[in-house]
Amino acid sequence: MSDRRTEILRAATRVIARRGVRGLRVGELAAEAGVSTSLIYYHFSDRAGLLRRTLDFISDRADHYTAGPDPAPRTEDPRADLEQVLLLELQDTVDVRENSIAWGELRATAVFEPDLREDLARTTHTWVHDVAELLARADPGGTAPAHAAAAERLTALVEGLSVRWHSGSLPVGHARLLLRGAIGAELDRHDPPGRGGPAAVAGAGSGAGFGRS
Amino acid sequence: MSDRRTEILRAATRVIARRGVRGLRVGELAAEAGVSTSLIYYHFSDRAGLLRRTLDFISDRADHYTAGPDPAPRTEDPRADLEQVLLLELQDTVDVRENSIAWGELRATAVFEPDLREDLARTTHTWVHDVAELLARADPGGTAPAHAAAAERLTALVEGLSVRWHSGSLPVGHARLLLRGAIGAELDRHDPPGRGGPAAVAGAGSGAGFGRS
DNA sequence: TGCACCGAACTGAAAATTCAGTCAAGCATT
DNA sequence: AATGCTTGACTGAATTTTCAGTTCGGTGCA
Repeated sequence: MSDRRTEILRAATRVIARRGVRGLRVGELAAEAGVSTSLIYYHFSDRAGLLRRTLDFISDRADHYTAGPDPAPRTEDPRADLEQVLLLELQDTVDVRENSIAWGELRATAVFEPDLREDLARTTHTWVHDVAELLARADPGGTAPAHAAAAERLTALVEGLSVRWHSGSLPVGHARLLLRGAIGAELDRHDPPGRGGPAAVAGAGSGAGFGRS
Repeated sequence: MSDRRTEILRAATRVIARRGVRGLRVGELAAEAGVSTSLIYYHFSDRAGLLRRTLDFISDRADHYTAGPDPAPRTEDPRADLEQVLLLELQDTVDVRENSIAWGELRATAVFEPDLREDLARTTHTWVHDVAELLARADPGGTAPAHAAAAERLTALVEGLSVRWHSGSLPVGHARLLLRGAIGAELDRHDPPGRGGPAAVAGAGSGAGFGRS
């Protein structure tokens, strides 16, 4: 909790959100954490190790982030719950922004560092899974694979909107509006015969499968 | 054309796609371009300047990428055109992958470097605009703002799916499937009674006000 | 006594950046 | 048509900067 070590990890997340993974200087991190440089090497093997732990930390935190201490929101209005959970990521508060930027950095970094991919894929998968469950509750008529696909789309969309937001291509408010619209498109869709609806998508399976190399 | 300078920019794009903006070493770039390190400083002020030019270059290239030499595909099947254009970005060929990764890096970098944002936003905007036009052709019944919103969603989704693909959370094939599904959801949506079609999503204010948050 | 920690000086290597100078093409002279 | 002058593209070899990582004497404290 008030562990010095995890305080460093927290500080690292903050620095990454401010400067990016590439921009993290262990000196600056030490200052941010209010700690000596040596302590960082005392607790972590080296910068790479620190980074790895930090990204794990971010990933872990993202897990408990949507889930929270309570198992699930589960009010009487499942659609509202769904919107709640997804829109959570598009809020202009320090905490959310910091978390969201750090998560984006994790993604971006993983493109060039295969070591990170496994954790990332796992966390992504549980997120998708959670959203799929909420979708199932909001749309009991649909099939499980259809929900899985929709969940993958919605979560990927959230990520896409987030980066646009943070890179200044899209105001948060507009992003939220768009996301609502997407939820609407997913839930209110009807499929004309012969088109690639949920059934067509189902063949791919539900997994956010781990990529091939 | 066979300008040495633009050859450096091309090489820089390749290196960025391989190592990331963060991982670009001007020495490695020089080797990749087959020139001396010094030439890079002859043509560009410094590493930052080089990066700036390169990212502009990537941005420019992305413009002409979807648009191509022809004004538009315009076959007799507008929906197929739309799918064509969007799925273009999710192909596992060297060129597309390189371009796509570089574009992702541009986005990710812009989060921490405000200088890049303007160009990025402009390019994004023209892309969205192009897609909106295709949507209008595929769905003549809808309103312009609705098409704009759908275009923003679809393009943001493409970006989201791309990073997942490149970061190993999602195989390309599955990404393509999901994207097709999203196009379906956007085009085949029907709105709850009392609402006036996709137009409801577009307006400012509460927009797609399904449910409250 | 041993653990967690400070802090500041220091090392080493990798990268960025500079610099003095070569090379070739043009171009005006005489 | 030989001469000298200029200029832009280019290089290789320094030089400088930037950091990660180390070391070590020292502090508080359980």
